[in-house]
Amino acid sequence: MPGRALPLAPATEEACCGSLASDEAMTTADAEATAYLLKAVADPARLRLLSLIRSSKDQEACVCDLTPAVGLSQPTVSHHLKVLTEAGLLTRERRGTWAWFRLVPERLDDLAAIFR
Amino acid sequence: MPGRALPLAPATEEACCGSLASDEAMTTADAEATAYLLKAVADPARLRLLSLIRSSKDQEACVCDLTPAVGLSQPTVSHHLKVLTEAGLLTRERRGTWAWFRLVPERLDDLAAIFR
DNA sequence: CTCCTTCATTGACTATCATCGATGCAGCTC
DNA sequence: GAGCTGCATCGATGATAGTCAATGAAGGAG
Repeated sequence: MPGRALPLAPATEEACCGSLASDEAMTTADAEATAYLLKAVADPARLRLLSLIRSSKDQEACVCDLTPAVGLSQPTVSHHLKVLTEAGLLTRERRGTWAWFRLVPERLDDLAAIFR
Repeated sequence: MPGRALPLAPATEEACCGSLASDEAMTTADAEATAYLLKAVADPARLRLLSLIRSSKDQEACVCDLTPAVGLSQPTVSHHLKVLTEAGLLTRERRGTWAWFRLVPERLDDLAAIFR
């Protein structure tokens, strides 16, 4: 409808602005929650960690496996795993000396569902 | 397999490390490209912009519509729209005085496909 | 041409984040 | 107990990113 009426148009037809069905859109809270989840995976190192765990035997891996595979220092890998775990994408289990990480498929489904 | 054998175990059974099928995992280049796309949408303001455009009439909107809807300054909105456009998620078309933005459905499909 | 409107760009500031070295803690072996 | 290994936490640093005010560029009206 724009391209013809002017910003001065008083009544009948609108120019451009105002044609937004903002009620159907995302709320601010929804956007922040979704962005929090997306930020967790919007990093090359964390994507590789998820991929490595997914392609591992029994779908699980420990830090001693992952650290050399991603080529980062052990504290950095531990940090990334913490971010992923806090986002609900991984579970952490101490088994003896090692910490094992597994994927949470339901949370990955949440990610896939964001963009339908 | 861990929890029983030791790091010293020489032959038959492995302790922990080394059970990674790293060949099936994501490459570094893939991870960076995917992270670039995800970073574009890992922001509350940009998620709201996408949502607003999607729920708009004819699936398109101009900055003058979006700016008051997201509650940010006009330069900030323009910046976010540029990021989304450079990521291939939006197209920009100048029509007279206004700039109209539309979604790129194929690119949204790419996002959904990341997590299967 | 002049004024106004819409949008993009610039520059600056702040906050957040990825990374690493050093350190601390827990579990295992001897 | 002492010593070692795997992992988490801390502190610091350099880079990146979100935000805005100010400015500039492009199009339309009169």
